[in-house]
Amino acid sequence: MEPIRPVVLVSCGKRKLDVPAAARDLYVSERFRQARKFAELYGAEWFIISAKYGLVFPDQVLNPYDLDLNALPIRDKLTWGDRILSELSKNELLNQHLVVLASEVYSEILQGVLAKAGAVVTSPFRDLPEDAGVNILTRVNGNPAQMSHYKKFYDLMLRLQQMPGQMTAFSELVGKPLSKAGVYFFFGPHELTRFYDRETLRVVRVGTHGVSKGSKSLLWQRLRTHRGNDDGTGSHRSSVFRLHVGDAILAAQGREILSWGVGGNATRETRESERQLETEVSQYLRKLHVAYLPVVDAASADSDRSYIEKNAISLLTGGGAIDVQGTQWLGNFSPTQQIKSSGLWNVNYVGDSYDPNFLSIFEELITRYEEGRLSEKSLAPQNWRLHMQRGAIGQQQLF
DNA sequence: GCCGGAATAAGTTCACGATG
DNA sequence: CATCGTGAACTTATTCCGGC
Repeated sequence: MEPIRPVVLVSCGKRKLDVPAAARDLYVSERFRQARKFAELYGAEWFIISAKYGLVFPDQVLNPYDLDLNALPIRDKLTWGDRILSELSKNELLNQHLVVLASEVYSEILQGVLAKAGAVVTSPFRDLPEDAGVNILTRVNGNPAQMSHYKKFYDLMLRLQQMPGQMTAFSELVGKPLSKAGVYFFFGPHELTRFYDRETLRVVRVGTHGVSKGSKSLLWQRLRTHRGNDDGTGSHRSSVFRLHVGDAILAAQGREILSWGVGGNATRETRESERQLETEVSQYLRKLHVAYLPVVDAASADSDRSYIEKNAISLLTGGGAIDVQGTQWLGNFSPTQQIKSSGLWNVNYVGDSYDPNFLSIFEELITRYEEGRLSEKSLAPQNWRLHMQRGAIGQQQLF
């Protein structure tokens, strides 16, 4: 099923042709051209929002002009917002999903009036440096296939999240209702998808367990090591997730703990000196929300758990990765390059290529979960591990 | 340059003792 | 007995590095 296409609103640009032209051609900045390409690729229809002419159809011929919304007094900006609103309303666009590709001033004013009108708005560039937008668009425009896989992935994720016991705060998660084995997904805090149809929490970590032959480890055991102890402490030496979060907290605050992450074990005194940070790590983690996909095939390196984990990470981070973390995201401070550039608290499989067919297996596993018929038979292609490419693409850095 | 073993990195698994 | 806390082993892939 093809996701519903949004209506895209692109803000005008300063640089223009010096002759009258169709609005789609009048603006010549790279930002505008990439936004136009995005709108034509992914939008149902699109419009230009001009400081001077308001809502403009792409083929409407305009004379060159020089008017920047930024330069106007606040009263005029608000008037402009109301004008766009009434024009959107006149064209019956307010009940559509609107994607706003605009610089800060434009999108702030629009957000304000549109929210009041109850419209569904996505602003992919919210909470990003001003110049990041064009890079993101270039990347996303270069990969229409990945965009559709990304949307499919989050469609399925929403289905998974509907199931009872899903998306609880990590602090509230208890062992009982969990399946014995599966793939887990962490979300938040305050991290949202940028290009999905709805305002959906963004995946920030994918992990699993039971990926070596004969393993008897349980999903809950694995999650518990990440969550830490009941007294608020924990052990980052047993949980790479905790290790990374701790590293980022240290870096963000310019602190240093020389023993952090060093060695597979530590003396009582060392652990005591790390206690404060472990507590902070737990506080951070407990605010995250968790979804898990039950996958109960036999433990092995090429189990379906590993297949789903690898391909989910690679889809979200490889090549023309679609999503981008906000500037407030703690992982931006991570000393680990893969985390900083991918927006995921993951290192393995980051930036690799993925097998789009994994989405149908992901879907089948969700269907089985919904229908209460988990199977111990693996669904992933035989020898998928042998065929997978590693490190093929690598995500470009945006900021 | 390139082969192969050692070291390292990333992540998971597990054994064992305490606790309740 | 189930859960919790801890320390360490294990698995897999990658990087390093000396010898040819």
